[in-house]
Order: sequence, then C-alpha cells, then structure tokens
Amino acid sequence: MNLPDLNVFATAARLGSVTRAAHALSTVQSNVTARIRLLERELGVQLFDRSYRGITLTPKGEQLLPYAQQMLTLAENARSAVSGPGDVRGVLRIGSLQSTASARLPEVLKAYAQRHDGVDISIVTGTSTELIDHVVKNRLDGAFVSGADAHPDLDAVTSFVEELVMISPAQYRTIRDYLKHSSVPKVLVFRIGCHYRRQLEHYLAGLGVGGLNQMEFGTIDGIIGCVAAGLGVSLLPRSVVERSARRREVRIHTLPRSERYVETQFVTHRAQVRSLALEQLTAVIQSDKTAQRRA
Amino acid sequence: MNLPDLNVFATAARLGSVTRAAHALSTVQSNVTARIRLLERELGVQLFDRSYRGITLTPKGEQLLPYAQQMLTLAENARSAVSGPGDVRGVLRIGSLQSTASARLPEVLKAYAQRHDGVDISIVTGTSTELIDHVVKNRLDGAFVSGADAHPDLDAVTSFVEELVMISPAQYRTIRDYLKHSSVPKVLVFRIGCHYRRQLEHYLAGLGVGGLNQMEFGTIDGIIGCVAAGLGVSLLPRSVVERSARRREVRIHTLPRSERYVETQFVTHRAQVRSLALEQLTAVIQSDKTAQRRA
DNA sequence: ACGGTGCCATCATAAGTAATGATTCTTTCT
DNA sequence: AGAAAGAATCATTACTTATGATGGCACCGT
Repeated sequence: MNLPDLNVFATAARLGSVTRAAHALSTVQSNVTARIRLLERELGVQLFDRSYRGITLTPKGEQLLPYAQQMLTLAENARSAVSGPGDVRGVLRIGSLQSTASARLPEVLKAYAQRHDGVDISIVTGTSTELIDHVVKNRLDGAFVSGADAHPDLDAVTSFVEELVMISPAQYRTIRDYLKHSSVPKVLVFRIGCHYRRQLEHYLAGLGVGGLNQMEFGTIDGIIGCVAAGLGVSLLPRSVVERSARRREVRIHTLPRSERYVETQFVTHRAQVRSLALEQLTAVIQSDKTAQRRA
Repeated sequence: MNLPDLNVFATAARLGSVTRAAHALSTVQSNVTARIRLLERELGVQLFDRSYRGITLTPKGEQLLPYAQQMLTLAENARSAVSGPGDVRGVLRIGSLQSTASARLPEVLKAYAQRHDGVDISIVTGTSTELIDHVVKNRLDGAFVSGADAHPDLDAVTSFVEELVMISPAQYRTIRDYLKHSSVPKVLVFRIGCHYRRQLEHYLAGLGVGGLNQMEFGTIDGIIGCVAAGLGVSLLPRSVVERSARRREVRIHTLPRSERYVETQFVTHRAQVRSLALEQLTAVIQSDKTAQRRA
C-alpha cells in the first residue's frame, strides 16, 4: 500500500470513473486500472464494481476510503508542517443550509478564496439533519447547520447568529392580523428537517395556533414569492429576506426576543484528520465572526 | 512521499542507526540511506544529523515522525479493516509506575501475549508526571499512571484500584506508635513526582505531622528493605507489599477509608490514531478489570 | 601515531515497478 | 447490427529501487 496508489483509488472513487480519474491525475487509463488492481491484489479484496457506465465502490471499498483520505491529508499536513505550507490545494466538500448559502457563504467564500486559492470548494445544500449525517459519515468535510445538538462525533463552532423574522403577505400589518384572516395558517418551509420549521411551530403554538398547513419548497425565492402572492407565511433569517430582490412584496415581522435568534454552526468530524484547507476555512469563519461582532 | 519510505524513516529514527534499521527491515544499508535521502530531497529538509555513532533526528525530523507514525498505523488499521485482522504485529511503547509494573503488569502482559503474540512491548517505568509527559509528546503509546488529572490531550481508563498501605518497621504496632518514637518521621519514597508521596503527606498532615524527612529510592525492594531496617516508613500498594519476599520484616498498617484507595489509570493520547495493538491492549486491560471486580 | 572498528555515503549494476499507447472485450443505446 | 463509452489486457519503454562493493570519516585501544 502506498500513497500515490491510494490517491488514485480515492480519485477514482470520487469521480466514479477510471478514465476521468486518469485525466484528473494526468496519466493514462490503463495506468489507473493497473494501480487499482494492484491495491486490490495486495488487499485481497475487490474495491470497485465495474460496469459499462464506470465504477462504483464495493462495501470493502467504502471501508477503505476514509482511511485513504486520512492518510492523504496526513501526508499533506506533514509536508506543509515540515517544508512550509507551499500552496494548499485540494477539494473541500462543504454542506450548508440553503439560507446560509445564499446570505452568508458568499462573503466567507470570497474571503477564503482571496487568501487561499488553489482549493476547490464544492457546496451542497440540505437540511441540518441531512448535512450532519453527511459529515458524520464522512461524505462532507464540514457543514453549516442549525441546532447541531451536541452530536458526540462532531466538533461545532458557532459561525453566525441569525435573526429570524416572519414574513407574511404585505397587506397584514401584524402576525395576529394574518392569523385572524386565515383559519388554518399556511406555512412555507424548506424541505422537511429544516430547523427553522420547529422554531416556527414553537412560536405559533405560543400564539395558540395548532395544526399547521405546510408547503415544502426548494428555493428561497420560491418561498418569498409565494408569501408575496398570499399563499402563507414563513420564517427566515433577516439577512436572507433583506437580500432578496422581492423583499418589498412581503411584510417583515420582528419576533419576540426569546424566539428571535438562531445560531448557525460550522460542524466538522471530531475524529477525522483535518486538512489544512479545512483549518484555513475555520480560521476564516472565526475571523469573519469577530468582524461581524465588531460591526 | 510513500509509506514504505516513511516506514524506513520511522524505523531508522527509532533505532538511531541506518545499519540497524537496514537489518530490522531486512534490506541493505545503502538502500536505507537512499530511501532517507529521497525523503529529504522530496521535502527539501534534512531529517537526520549524521555522525560517526549513528543518526539522530533533526527538529524537522522530529516534526515529521508523528505524522509518519500516524500514517503507518492508519495503513495497518486500513489493511485489517478491509482484509481481516491477520496477525497484528508491531511495537507498543508502554509506560508504567514501578509499583504497577511489578504487581499488576505481569498478569496483564501475560494475558495480552497469550492472545496476541507478534507484538513487541517495551515497558519503561517512571513517575506519573514523567510518563504523562511522554504520552503527550508521543514518545509512549500509553502508560499506567496515578492521578492523571484529566489532562485535556489524554484519554484515561481506570485499570486498577490499589489499596495503599503504610509500612513501618515491624516493632511498631500502630502508626501513632511509630510517630511517637521518631520526632521527625523519615519517609521512603520513589523518585520525586510520585503520586503516592502526596497521598502520604496528606495523611500524615492529618495526624498532625508536618515536615517530613524524605529519602528517595529507585526500587521497591530497596524501600521495603530499608523500612525493615528501621530507616522509616513508606506508603505502597498492598499488592506490591504482599508480593515482596521481605514482607514479613515490615508491619503493614491499613489506612482509613478516605485515604485508602488510589486508582491506576491507563492513559493514551486522544488525538493520535490508535494502533490495533493498542486497541487490543486496552481491551485486555478492561477484561482484566472486570475479572478483578468479580473476584 | 597507527591500524582497527563501526558507521554512513556513493556508485555501478541488476532487479523490479510504473507509465504509455495500441488493442480487445463488454455493455448498452440507437 | 453498428456506434459509443468505458474498462481490461498486453508489449514496450521509462523509471525506481535494491544490491554489493568501495570509500571516507571519526573515534578507540595499544
């Protein structure tokens, strides 16, 4: 087992294709095949299932992948610890809530990219529960989530504090006003699992509203648009609403203090070896946070 | 950077000699030299200082070593995760208090060796503070210590609960009896830093005895012998005293409940990748503990 | 001072591994 | 059936690694 071969393995696993891995590694297809076969022979197990459409990891391959990744990041870290950072490169797989992605991430990523280009960042969005699962299962290097209820396998740092606001069609001046006019309030939420939804339910329960009529959305603008059109209300970070092109079409209701704030945390796997790129990203998040606090 | 070369590097670092590393790895000296030089060229730093007596790590080399070790244990772990454990081999560097080493370790090591031979274990003894430092600095894989005051970098599991007893020359029937006859009590202890010493001071302070006259020893039998000869008193685990050939020559005083027990813990580095051999050792320790409890 | 000893570096050569490009095999899509 | 996409195989070339012999350096004992 040696590191170059593990790198070939990990790349092929990521790209799902021998040919594409060969291109990515600037070598030829037959070589990638040979390296992988060597690994398989050495370990005595099949790592990939081959098909006409490419390759997919076998369960054994899935098992090997995290080890391979850790060894490779350790090698990277060792290199830069010993012979100076050089330019950090690699891939960071980051997850984010959609609201964070649209309102907060651009700034963070811009700051990050300015300081450290050479790192490719891929962002996937999802609900907190999904993202946390991905980080735990090592399919993401880190994620911005809400309410990471102190998961034992995760490290979390608070990255943003969001003010939540409720939005309603523009004609209602207060939330009670809206509730009065719609016997069963309609609530527009992101996909199920989103943390904001619980917050919203809790708040409305406090106002004596029980059964919610829920609609699920994939995009922020969809939600705001539908609220504007009178379809229902929603709960979103103020930063998201303010940034929307359609913000004049809805009314923004400030929430009582106790319900108002929600923390977005950046979570990473505790037991995993942290790549330099990831260290740098957390550093940027931290500095962004202090900048925010000063403002 | 590849794993075989890192293994050469780590072995050479451990043995402090190119030639001996070559023997240990069943290759030739010139090859070891070449592998190391390749690593040095690749990283652009000097890893060893060469002298006529062998080689020693440079600071850069020291930096690299823990990374190399982690990658190598990860490779081992990966291999056995994917293609079954095979036989685990390697080196475990374990630290122990001298009292634990003489009274408790033989049993543990015997149980371990029965189940998993092929692992070489080296035991070094020292005081808790020394050993903890070694584990933190990664010069030991684990250590049996007392009073590992929740060091943030260490994981600790309680491995033995020792009953401490005081021993005095045989003619004194109680501790007070001894104290009456010697205005400044002499206390025989292991090297400074030993946790038992604090315990003893605390206990004697409770009996109204202040300034202790202390003598330092390197061996258990030395202490017991000197106590027998009337030189002073000491505080030791009952298991140690009972096992001594000279136990009839001293009197054993049971301590009050509150001072009686001390826990020996097995500590390991929290952030370090754990080798399989180390996992197995902790497993043996755990099972030994439950066996002990049942007895 | 001088040969002996232990240790590392260097070098030419042999042995072994890895990369390439061309070709073949397999599976699906049209 | 033919085309397309993708992986395996293979002979060849390029490169790395291992070997054993040799040389150099710093000490040690006489």
